[in-house]
Amino acid sequence: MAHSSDIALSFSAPRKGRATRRGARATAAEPPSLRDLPLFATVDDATLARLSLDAKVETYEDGAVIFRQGDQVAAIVILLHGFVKVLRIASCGDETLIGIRADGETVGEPPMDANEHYRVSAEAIGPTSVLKIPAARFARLMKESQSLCAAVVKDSKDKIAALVGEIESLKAQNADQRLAHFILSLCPPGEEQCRFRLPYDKRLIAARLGVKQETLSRAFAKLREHGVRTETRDVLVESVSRLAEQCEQLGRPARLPSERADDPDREDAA
Amino acid sequence: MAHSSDIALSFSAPRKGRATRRGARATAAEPPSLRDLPLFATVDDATLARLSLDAKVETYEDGAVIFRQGDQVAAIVILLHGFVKVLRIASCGDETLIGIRADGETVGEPPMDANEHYRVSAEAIGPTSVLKIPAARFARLMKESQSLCAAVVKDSKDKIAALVGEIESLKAQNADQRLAHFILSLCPPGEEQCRFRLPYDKRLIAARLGVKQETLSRAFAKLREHGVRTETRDVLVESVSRLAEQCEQLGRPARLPSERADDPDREDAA
DNA sequence: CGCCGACTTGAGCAATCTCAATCATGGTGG
DNA sequence: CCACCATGATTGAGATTGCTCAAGTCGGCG
Repeated sequence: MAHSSDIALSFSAPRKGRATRRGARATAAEPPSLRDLPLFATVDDATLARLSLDAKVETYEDGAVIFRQGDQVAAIVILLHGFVKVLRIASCGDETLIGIRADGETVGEPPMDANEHYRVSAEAIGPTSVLKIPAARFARLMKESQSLCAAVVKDSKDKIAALVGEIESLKAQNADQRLAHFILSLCPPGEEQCRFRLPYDKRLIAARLGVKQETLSRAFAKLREHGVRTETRDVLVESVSRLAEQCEQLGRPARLPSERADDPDREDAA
Repeated sequence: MAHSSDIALSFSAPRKGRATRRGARATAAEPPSLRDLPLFATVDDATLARLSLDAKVETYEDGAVIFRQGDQVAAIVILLHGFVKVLRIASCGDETLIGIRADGETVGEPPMDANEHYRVSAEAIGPTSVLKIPAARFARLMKESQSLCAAVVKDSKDKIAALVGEIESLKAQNADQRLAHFILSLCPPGEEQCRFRLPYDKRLIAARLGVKQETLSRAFAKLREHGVRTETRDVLVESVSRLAEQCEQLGRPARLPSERADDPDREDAA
C-alpha cells in the first residue's frame, strides 16, 4: 500500500511555488526542504542537515494505513500533501476519529526513543505524501539538539491546544454550533462573504464533528437559514460575521425565555 | 452561569492527613524535593538545583483561582497536593471543564518563553498546594538543559494521550460507559473487589464526564445493577473484572436482538 | 431545630441516533 | 446516448439518550 520512494517527490510541498524545484531528492542534502515544514522552521542548520539524511518521502493511496495503533513507532511522520485521518481503535473494534491532519502537520507523536508504540492509527484520505524520519535517529537528534527539542515542545503544545478546543466543543456545543465553527474555520480570513469547497466528504466531516451523517445533513439544513448555502460539496457563506454571531444563538432551545417581549417567534431578521 | 463559588468541600481531601506540612517555605533551598515530582524525575542535578532557586510553594483554598485564561503566563504550576480544575471559558461566559489535575501533575502548559498566555483557567478544588517556578526562568533553563526539555516533551505527550482518551470517550461512549470507566480508573489495580471514596463531589464528576448531575445520578443507579454500590461518596465495586466486561455492554440499546430468544418482556412485538 | 447544599428522583422535552426510503451524481457498459 | 449501478447525501419517522424543570430526600452545621 505504501509506495515508498526515497526520491521523486513529484509534488511534495505544493503550497509554495518552490519545494519540488528540479527533483528535490529525498536522501539528498535537501529533501523537500525540511526548512519549510513548520516543525523544523526553527531548528538549527546542522541538525536539519542530519535529519535530512534519513528523511524519505512516501506516498499513500486513499484509505491506506500509514501506521497502526499498537505498532512500534518506526518513524516520525509529517504530512506533506493531502489529509490524514487519526483514529483510535477500542478493544471492541470501534474506530473513533480523533482528528484530521493537513499539510505540514505531524501525524502521531514525535518519538522520544525507539521503543514506543503508536497510540492511534493513521490512514490516508485520498492520495497523500508524507515525510518520514526513522524514530531512532529522530530521538537521538532530539537529545542532541536543543532547538529540535524545543520545536517538538512547540508542536506538542499546539496539539494540546487543538485537543482542548476539541473537548470544549464536544462538551459545550451542539451539532449545529460545531458545524458553524467548522465552516468558519474554513473561511479565508478577512472576507465577509466567501465560497469554497469542503476539504473532504460529509461522512468524514460528520465523524470529525462527532455526529452521524444524517445529523450533519440536518445541521447543514439549519445553517441554510443563517446564510450558509451548500451544493453537495461547495459552500457559500453569505456573511461570515453574521454566522459567527449566531454561533451562540444556535445553542439555545430555539428561543430564550428572557427578554422575549417583542419577538413572538423570530425566524430571521429579513 | 459562572458559578465559581466556594462549594465548601468541607471534606475535600481527607485521604492524606498532611497538607501544607507546617508552612513549607517557598524560596528555601529544597522545596518539597523537586526530584520527587514526575516532571523532574529525569532532569539533571544542576538544572534541578537552579530550578529550586526560584521555586516556591503556594497554597489555595477551595475555589481559588490559580490562573486565568488569557492572563500572561507567570509561572509553571505543578500540583503538590489536592485537586485542580482546568477549565476553558468561552466568549459567552460558558465554563467547560477540560480536566482535573491531581498530585504531581503540571497545571497548564510549561511555558516556552515569557510571553505566552494561559489558554485555560485553573481553580483549586478544596485546599491545595502548588509549586511555582517563574516562567522566564523555566523557559531559560529549558533552552539550556536537554534533560529538562525532554521532560517537558514527555509531560506533553502524556497530556496528549490523556486528551485523546478523553475525546475518544466523549465521542464513542455514553454516560453509563464513561462513568464505568471512571470508576474503574479509581479502583486500585489487582483487586477484584474494592471500596473507596470518590475523590471529589458528584457535581464535579458529572462535569468531568460531560453530563449533568442528574444524568450522573441515574448512571450510578444503573451501575448498581452491575455490582457498583454507592453511599453518597463511598463506592463499593463488587467485581472489577465484571464491571470491565460490561462496559461495552452498557453501550447497546438495552438488549440486543441476537441470541435473545427467552426475552422476559416482549410486549411491543405486535 | 431548621436551613442549606448536595444528591436523588420523576416527568416532559429536546437533541441525536437508528432505520429506512428516496434522491442525486458519476462512472460503466451496452 | 442512455440504462443501470454504486456511493454519497437528503429526508422522514420513531426510538433513545440526555437535558430541563421541579420536587423531594438526606446529612451536616449554625
